[in-house]
Amino acid sequence: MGTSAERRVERVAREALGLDELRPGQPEAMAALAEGRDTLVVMPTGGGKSAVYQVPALLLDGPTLVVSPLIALQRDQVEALRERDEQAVRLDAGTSKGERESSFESLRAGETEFLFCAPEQLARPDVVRELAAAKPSLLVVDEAHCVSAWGHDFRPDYLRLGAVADALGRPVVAALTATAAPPVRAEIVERLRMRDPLEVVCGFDRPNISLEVRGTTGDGEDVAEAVEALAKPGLVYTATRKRAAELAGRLGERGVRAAAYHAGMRRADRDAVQEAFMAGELDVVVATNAFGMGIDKPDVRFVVHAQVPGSLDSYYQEIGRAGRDGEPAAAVLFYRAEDLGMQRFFTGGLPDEDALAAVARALGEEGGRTDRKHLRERLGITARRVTSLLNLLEKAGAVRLGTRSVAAAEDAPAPEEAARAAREVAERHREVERTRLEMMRRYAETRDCRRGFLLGYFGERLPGPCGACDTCLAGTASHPEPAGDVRFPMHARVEHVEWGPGEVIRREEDRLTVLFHEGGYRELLLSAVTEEGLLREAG
DNA sequence: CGTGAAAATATTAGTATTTTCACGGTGCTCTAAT
Repeated sequence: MGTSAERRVERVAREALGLDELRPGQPEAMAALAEGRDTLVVMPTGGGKSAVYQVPALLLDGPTLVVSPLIALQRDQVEALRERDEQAVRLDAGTSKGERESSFESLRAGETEFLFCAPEQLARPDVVRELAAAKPSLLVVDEAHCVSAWGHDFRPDYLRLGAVADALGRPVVAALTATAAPPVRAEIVERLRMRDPLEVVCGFDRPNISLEVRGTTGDGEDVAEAVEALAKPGLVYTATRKRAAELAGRLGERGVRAAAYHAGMRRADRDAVQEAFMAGELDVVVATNAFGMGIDKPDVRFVVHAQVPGSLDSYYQEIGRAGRDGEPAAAVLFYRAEDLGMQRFFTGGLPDEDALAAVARALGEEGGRTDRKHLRERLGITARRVTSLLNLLEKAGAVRLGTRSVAAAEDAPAPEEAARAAREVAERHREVERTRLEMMRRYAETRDCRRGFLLGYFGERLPGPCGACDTCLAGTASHPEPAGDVRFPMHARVEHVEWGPGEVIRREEDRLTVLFHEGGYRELLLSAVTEEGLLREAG
């Protein structure tokens, strides 16, 4: 079965990695990469994402560069490769000059196949130069949803990876992630400048995870009581560090072996908590979203959210850490409308138009070409702020950015005009973020099948109510797709007078949810849509 | 946007209400002192 390329990757998987049987999606993705096609892979953790790039890496002539967000994840992967006698090295801020040089040398000589680093390393021109000289054949972006989730404000070097790929001479690009809704996938492809990419999306459904939403008073007592009663081990997510510490304490008082985990703790303490949890010495970790990436503990029996997260993307990512062994597990969300307020805060404020104009003006005064460091010093603002302002100006078409270089766009508008356009970009972005939060609210408040809702969000369809969520059990879940009306069915491509093109991702009796490419997720009443002629089916 | 602590004001003597204000998440990196 399969194409000849698929048979070839299957053979390499068997001989080099000892994999007798490939999982759904793997052969297809491996074959595409081995044949030089950019590929985006969305596959659950534990579904064999590492093998997806390791097999083509061995088939393609030239080293493989793996971009991974956390040093801890890089270490794990390097270790796993070395156990199989593959040559793998890592690069971070702590790597000595001598080590760096010998790594680059062995990479150029073809003695090392894999190099791991964080995107920040690739913002260094010297690193990019050395790597380009080694002529990498494959660029892997692991946890690729970080491009969209972190690139805009938190770790802006994620947005520069497309430029890095160009500077490296355009190796084949593999983007891997466990969770990405359609707009996130589109952004990954755009930002990494992937060319005609193949998208391999494996099923999102995790039927062994039951779904439930409960109301909460917000004082934490109800959460503690519920957690005490659940089968262990499990995870509890909170929106703040303070609440994580408080809830861990409360659970301790009830005799539950629990500990807090958040980024404000000392490194050693964080590591100790994670190790104790992995070793089964802790029953519950109460954490902020700092906990989880790279955690692959098969027997997690529940993931409780004491407060709503900011999007269904985050939510699904987090509950996906439950029940990896396939045994029953529970996802319980404690919901209170007030908690959405903090998430709205996290979606961020709008940039100062004066600051945007100042950046644009400074660039002009530098002769339309400079670098980030220069701008930062000239304007006396932090590196992060410069980057965030530049990113907006770039999206507004006023500047062009390399990894370090900054250039005015060819027909760049006047600074004030550029600033206004950039602010509009930020406003649109924030608006879309808010529609994502709105989807989180609607998930929590729906009376229909929650699994159907979740899968619809990720662009998939569940044929009927799942029977394993609270609304199904309570009997309020209806089939979200009425049979009779054929207008605007699930997945129909549509066009709205204001929001432009989009796709129907949810179809109810009297309303539609459409994901617009530019406007985010919107709920539309069918009656209004038809009477006013706001929406039409497109191609 | 919502919360909770602290300060200011109000009511009537040690406490009750209103107003103000700071704070809230994710990591790599680089630097300096040990």
